[in-house]
Order: sequence, then structure tokens, then C-alpha cells
Amino acid sequence: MNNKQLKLADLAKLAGVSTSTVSRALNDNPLIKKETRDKLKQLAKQHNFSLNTAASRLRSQKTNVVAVIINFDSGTEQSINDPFLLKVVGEINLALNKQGLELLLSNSFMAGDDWANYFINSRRADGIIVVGQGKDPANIEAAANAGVPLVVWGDPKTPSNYPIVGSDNFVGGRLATEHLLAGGAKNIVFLGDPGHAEIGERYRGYLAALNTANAIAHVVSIDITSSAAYHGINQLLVAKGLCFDGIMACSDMVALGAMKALKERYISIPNDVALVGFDDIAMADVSHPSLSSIKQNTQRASVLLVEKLLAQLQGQSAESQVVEIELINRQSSKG
Amino acid sequence: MNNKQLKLADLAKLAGVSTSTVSRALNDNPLIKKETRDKLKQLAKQHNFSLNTAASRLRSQKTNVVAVIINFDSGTEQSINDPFLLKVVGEINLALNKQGLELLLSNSFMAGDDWANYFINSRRADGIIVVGQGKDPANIEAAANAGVPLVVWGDPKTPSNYPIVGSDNFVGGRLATEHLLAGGAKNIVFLGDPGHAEIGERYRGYLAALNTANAIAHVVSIDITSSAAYHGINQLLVAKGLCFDGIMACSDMVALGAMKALKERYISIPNDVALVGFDDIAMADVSHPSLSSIKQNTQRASVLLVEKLLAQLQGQSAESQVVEIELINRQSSKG
DNA sequence: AAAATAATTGCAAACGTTTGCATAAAGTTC
DNA sequence: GAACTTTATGCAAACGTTTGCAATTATTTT
Repeated sequence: MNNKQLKLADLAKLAGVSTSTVSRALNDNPLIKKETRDKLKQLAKQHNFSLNTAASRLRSQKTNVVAVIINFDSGTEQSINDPFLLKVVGEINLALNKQGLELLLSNSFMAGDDWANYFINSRRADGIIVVGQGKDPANIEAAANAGVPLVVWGDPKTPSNYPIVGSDNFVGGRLATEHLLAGGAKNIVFLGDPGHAEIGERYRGYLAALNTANAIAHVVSIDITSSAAYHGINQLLVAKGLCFDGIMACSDMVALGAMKALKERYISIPNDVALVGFDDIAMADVSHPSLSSIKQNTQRASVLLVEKLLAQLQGQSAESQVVEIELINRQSSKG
Repeated sequence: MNNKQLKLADLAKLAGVSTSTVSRALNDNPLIKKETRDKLKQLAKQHNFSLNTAASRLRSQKTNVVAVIINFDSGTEQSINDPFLLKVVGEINLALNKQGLELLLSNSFMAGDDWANYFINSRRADGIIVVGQGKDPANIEAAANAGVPLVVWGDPKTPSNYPIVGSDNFVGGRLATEHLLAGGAKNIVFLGDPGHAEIGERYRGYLAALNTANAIAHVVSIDITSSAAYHGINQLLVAKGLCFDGIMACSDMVALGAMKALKERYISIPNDVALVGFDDIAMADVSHPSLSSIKQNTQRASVLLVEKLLAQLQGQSAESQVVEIELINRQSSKG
């Protein structure tokens, strides 16, 4: 433990200059002669100095911190353990770091309802990235209306006064369904809750594909968890028998839950029932049969989210943007 | 957008009291009369006031923030997308929030090597939680030696001058192996890199179990990813044929990679090869056959981590602690 | 009722930066 | 070489809280 914590003034004394000079030098301000700048930076490194961010933030009114809120649907079982959401957070972390920004991880529980207040007025962060639209956009809208720099991972087609970055869920749903139809499926179940923004778009894509093929829709509405899917499919099978030959699942976790239910009953995949998921999480490739899925490009999306947030921080505006998706064809469907 | 950001002084003027009184009231300081406290708190809520944390942190020398560092093994493919590590982060987030602490998510890339400096001297956080020991404890030790409040998720048996919370990996490895032996396996492969602290303990547990059964060890050392496992097992099968009848995998992701390789070759699980993983991630239950695994109680561990960090923040000391584990018996092994 | 104690509140000085403005030094122009 | 521009640095005032101490008021004791 050091006997004393060095501050800017001490460093200045050591170097025989004023604190202003040291401050400017460390911030690479060209007002200071290059030579002096370098000398001071080295001195700082030598003495293991680091700026007090509290003081710096207070004075400069800037934090260099971005709050990331994982926005669960309250009332559902979707939890902080959802691997896809966490993956997105991981990617966002990387993208932020690359811009020298720090990531304050939060959730609706901690932040309450008034995000503008909790994060921005309190100078905890300069801007907000919301992961997931949830069912009720009220909190997001309130924050956006309060003028908070804000971006959302979700369905970009949702009308909004804030930028949303996300996959083209409609096309994703359509592609997946068309793929199942092309494989010969006639009765395709949509497994998921169309009330959720992103999933709703996937559902509409599903409907569109069915429509041009004159097939009939059949929805099994469940929470976004594998166990809900497992039980949902089980129940359906008990109630009506094998009344379907394809499943378009709203996520991979859901698809894998369904897959388990099918395999337990020795229903052949993809021969009896073909299956397509959504997200392309790591597990999709490792399951057996491996799971066909719609791949979301979370890395690209994360970079875009950060770019758009940065733009807002600099006073520019930013638009919603769709990230390309891709059908990954694996064994769970005939392709 | 509000025309003006309210500050403590404004609120004080509105209420006709001094800023000290408001400050104390909002911090629930019993010096202030209960009645006054309540009145001021309500006024604050009414006016949507929130404290400027930058100022507060500067003055009080306390941030209420904990930095969480995801400590990757540099050089391996283990990534920020590792579902188990992210799950731990999620649980830690919950545990911290419950104590009113905020979570600054970071990684070795952002923090550099001098964590004490980057997080503590800079007043970014009050303490550090490190997720994963990595192969080289130098950074952790340096921070601990600098007197930083610090706890680590890892193998609690590792000798250290900082508290480590984690599963009893030795017992876990032994249990899993004994379970395979009890199922009739004679040639059990250990799939994972024993050079990694936690995995090393699991390996020693594996050895101990083999030893009492007079069986022979066989290690396939790979990175902690499912694809490495997939390729590792494939290679082994190509080189030596089916020379084993059991696999003790160092993680579930690894086990699932191995499972895929086996299934592709129509090797029956668990009849030809029995398989046990480690972690009990969500996928273990959903895979087919479902994966027997050693369940790590991440929730309990997270609570402990936070408790021990809190203790240090209050000047007390804290010891390493082992969290109980549990064998979850599923279809991939004969039990 | 005066004195002593307890309960509330206010004053004012920090906390460690950043930054507008003034100043000093050096270089340029006529 | 005087007047002016350019370049490099320093002065001192913020930023918005928290907190030791003093001051005031209310309560109890003698």
C-alpha cells in the first residue's frame, strides 16, 4: 500500500510546472508543447499516477461511461441467464472498450423506471444502451423523450423516436419458414410469443411465407425458455398427437427444448418434424442433430449500437438500422 | 428535456433549509429529524432530483461501484462468449444489486496490468471481483498486495493472499470419475487442460478416483471450447479408434463438443462411451442424451463473493471458501 | 428559573480535476 | 527596434457534494 495517493498537484510540483499544464498534457492537449507533453506523460507512468475520475467527471461533466440495461420482460421466466442476451452484452463490452468507453451493467431492477434520472442526471453515465425491447416500451420512450442519448437492441422496424439496431426479424421468420416449406413441411408450428416485439416480426414473416404457400398458421405461445418450449411441445403432442411436421422456433433455446421433447418420443428430426431456430448460439452447432438457425450478427450490431450512441453523444442524430441475417442450414431441417 | 438540472442547493432553497440538511436527509442520516427527512425525500422525488454521483464520489471518497473483470486466459480461444463465465457475471450482478452496489464490467484488455491503479486509485470502483484465475495470477497478486479489496471466482484451494470462492473442483472431478467407474467404465479420458487452476483440481480428483480403482489415466489436453473438444475427440478416434469408454469433460461446452463427435460416428452414449460434464449449464438438460454434469452453485458463490468483498471494504478480512457441488445424473452416463 | 444536556440544523471548508482568461516568451513583420 | 502575432504556460474559479464543528433550539435536570 502506498503511503500517499498522488494527485495532479503533486505531479506538477515534481515536474516544476502548473497543474493546468499537467492536466492538459495528460489529455494530450496540443496547447502544450509536444516535448513537454511526452515528458509529463512519462513522469505520470513512472509514478504510477492515475487521474481521479470522480473529480474529472465532476468538473468536465462527462463520464465516459455507458450504461447497459438488460431489459427483461417482467413476468416471464426469461432471466439474466439467457445466453443470447448475455452474448450481446459481451459483444457490446468489446465494442465499447474499443472506443475507450466503460460499461456499467445494470437492469430494470436497479435502475427503477426513470432511467434518465438514474443514469444521466446522476452523472453515472453519458448514454444508455438497452438490450431488448421488452413488452412495454414506456421506460425507453420516457428516457428518449427526456433527451437521453440512447440506443436499443431490438426490432429495427418498430416505429420509435430512438434508434433501434437489430436483425431483420421479418425476413428471418420468412426465410426460416420458406426453408421448412421447401423441405416439404405442410403444417408448421410457430413456437414463441408474438406479443414480444422482435418475435412478433418473426411471426409476421412466418405468416407471410405461409400465406404464399397457402398453408395454415398454428401458434404455440410460450415464454422464451427451453423448458417452456419442452413443456409446450409435450402438451401439444399429448393433446393432439403429431399434428405438425415443422417447427419454427423463436430462439435456439426454445428450439432445443422442443427438440428434446421430440427426441424423447422418438419423433425423427428432420424426417417427421423439421426444425429451425433463431440466434445461432454456440449450442446450435453442437446439438444433435445440429440445429438449423437464423444467425444474428451480434458483433456487427454491437459495433453499430456503439457508433450510433457515440453520434448522439456528439449531438448528431442516428437512425434505426437493420443488420443482415443468414440462414444456417444444419441437420434439423431438410435442405 | 428539463431547462435546468436541479442540484442540492436548489432543493434546499425550495425547502427553506440548508444543503447540509438535505444531503443528510437523503442519506437517511439520523441526525436529521425523521419528519424532516421524510419531507425532504418526498420533495426530492417530486422534483425528480438525483444526486450527482461524481460530486458525491469526489467528496466522500467512495464510489459504491465494484469492478468485475473477466479474466481470460490470453492465448486460448476462451472468449467473452463463454456462457458459463457470462452466467457467473449475471449472478454477480444480481448479488451486487441486492447490496446497492453497481457493476462496472471490464476485462484485462481495458484494465491493463495494474488493476489497483486503473480501478482503485482512479476512483472508478471501491473493489474488484475477478472472474476466473487465468493461468497467470500475477495481476491478481499485484492488486491484492497493493491492498485492494478483491475477491476471485476460481479454485478455493489455490494458496493465495486473497479470498477465492469456487466449487470444490477436486471433489467434483472425483465424483464425476467415480460415477463413471461405477457405471462400468474402465478407460476414462480426461478432456481438458490440467494447466488451468480449476481444471487442474478436477484433474487431480479424476486421478484420485482412478487410483483407488487401479485404472489408468489418459489426458486429452484442449482449450475450453466445444469445437476444440469436437476436434480433439475426432482426432483421437481417428488415431487410435475407440480406445475409451468414458469421458470426464472439464466443462459442459467441452462435453457437448465431444458428444457431437461421438454421435456422428454412431458411438452410443452412454453404452459405448459414458460422459460427464462440469458446470451444469442450461444446455446440459436440453441436449440429447441429456448430459450428466457437476453442478456449480453459481448463485450461492456470487452471494459469497459479494459478502467477502463487502467485508474487506469494511476493513475486515475474508477467507477462501468452497461452495458445495452436486452430481446431476442424466442420460449420458449409466447411473 | 437557571443550568445542563440532548436534539436539530447551518456554516464553510474541503474533495481533485478542468478550463476561460490573462500573461509571458518567442517569433514575425514593417 | 517597435508593434504585432503566435506559442506555451500559469492563475484561479468553478463542478456539486459531504462533513467536522459551531450554533441554535428544545428538553430535561437541579
